[in-house]
Amino acid sequence: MLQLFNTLSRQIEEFQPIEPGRVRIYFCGPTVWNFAHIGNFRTFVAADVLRRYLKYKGFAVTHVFNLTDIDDRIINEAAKRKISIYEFTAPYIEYFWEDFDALGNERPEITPRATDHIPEMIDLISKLLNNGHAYISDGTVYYRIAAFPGYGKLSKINFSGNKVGGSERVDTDKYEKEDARDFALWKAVAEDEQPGWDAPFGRGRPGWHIECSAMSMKYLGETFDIHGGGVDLQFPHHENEIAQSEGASGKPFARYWIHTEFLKIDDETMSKSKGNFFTFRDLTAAGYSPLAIRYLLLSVPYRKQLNFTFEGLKGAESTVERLQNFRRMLETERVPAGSDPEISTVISRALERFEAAMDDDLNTAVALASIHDMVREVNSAIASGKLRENDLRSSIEAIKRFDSVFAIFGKPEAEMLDAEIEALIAERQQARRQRNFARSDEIRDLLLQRGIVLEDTKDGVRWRRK
RNA sequence: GGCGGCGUAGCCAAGUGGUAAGGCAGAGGUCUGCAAAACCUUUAUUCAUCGGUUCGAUUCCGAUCGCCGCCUCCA
Repeated sequence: MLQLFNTLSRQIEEFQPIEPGRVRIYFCGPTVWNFAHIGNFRTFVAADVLRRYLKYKGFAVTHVFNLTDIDDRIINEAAKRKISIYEFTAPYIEYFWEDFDALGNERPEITPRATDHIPEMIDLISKLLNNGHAYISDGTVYYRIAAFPGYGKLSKINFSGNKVGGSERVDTDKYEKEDARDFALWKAVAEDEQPGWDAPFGRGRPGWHIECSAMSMKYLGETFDIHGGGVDLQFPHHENEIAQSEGASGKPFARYWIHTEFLKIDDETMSKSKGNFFTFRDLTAAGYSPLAIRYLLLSVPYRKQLNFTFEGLKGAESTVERLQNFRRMLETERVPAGSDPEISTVISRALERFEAAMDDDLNTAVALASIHDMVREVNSAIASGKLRENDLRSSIEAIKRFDSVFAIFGKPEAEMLDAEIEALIAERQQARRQRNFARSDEIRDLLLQRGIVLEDTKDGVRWRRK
């Protein structure tokens, strides 16, 4: 049984979707203005593993992943260039999806953009105005936190008494808010300013939080199963989403919250000023493989901070290579018919441990350990000649199951060797038979330069792309 | 100042009131013409420090030190 940490009750609970057989998920996606840093991708990869594991468990999944394309910087940049928000953000969205795909993530079912949901946001704000959860001040619509007693239940932030903020709070008077905690649902925009949308309560543009409430409600209903994002979104964004959605519907919003911790780099905060700020593309440009990056991001459970080091990334590179070697070896190895009872046990135990770990609030670290244990034991069985055909087949099956969740074993080598490479390998075999090792090593080096790694085995030559 | 999280071998880390998973790196070995891949052996008497509770603590409690996040705008 899948158990998830319930942020609201602060305990691990058995997970059951509202609608039997289907899980409805909402994850906050990126602001499509600049390249997301590698810490953000940890959240997206964690979301991917969650949805994959739910499918592994037999659930259907409806996963909404929004693209935020309304913020001050985007609006200002687009206006400066005299182009629409759509035009301005299009290339960033394209780059984002390239990275998203390269990391082995499945595309979520629904990937809405804020700019396509202005009417839904206006409806929601109207509802909040009508039922007293919002008010208009100087053309701007604010959420009335005083009318929502549950405010703070997610982040456990206690506003009573304490002065909010480490430094002096910005001049709250100028906003003419009833309460310093109140936040904007709709920001007034003057006629001559760009861009704005007309609404019954005046021309303006939406505040940040309202898009997620409107879009989740549209696609997933007033109450849905799991809502996620980076921890940095817990307050105020997710807290405000709850206030907006529950204020409007009177029903519980999301039942489970998944907040992924971010990365530390060499035990430090990732920041541009420290020079340790990395995007996915920074890492691939430095030669690291997307698969290794994915592995590294998954190697620590989502609720723990992950200390990112280049030594760790290199280690992930080796690990992923080992897993790929294993899968390729299973596909090419020839073993006698039959099965070995010990190996059958090893495989079924690995699958059990894998599921038990994932069921425990998605403990990916332990789940990976179960895979490593199986890989080692099966390798060992091959080395000692104990592996049989049925074991081989069930090993491949097990790997498929693991990889349907993790996607770290890589894609099978689809391409065939071209004739020239075939000829070189044949020539090398000939040279080896004649004990002309100078020539055979020469050919091996030549192929290595072309990205082909040769491995001599007792059954002949095995090759792989580097 | 308030709230929350963390501190386990060279690195990334899991974990539990009963004596330390897994991966990477290192060392030695097997196999190989040599490699590669793989396998075997080995690498923390110890889990930041100091106290306390307990028959027993890395695991619970307290204190101390260190690190990270949120508490303001924007998203």
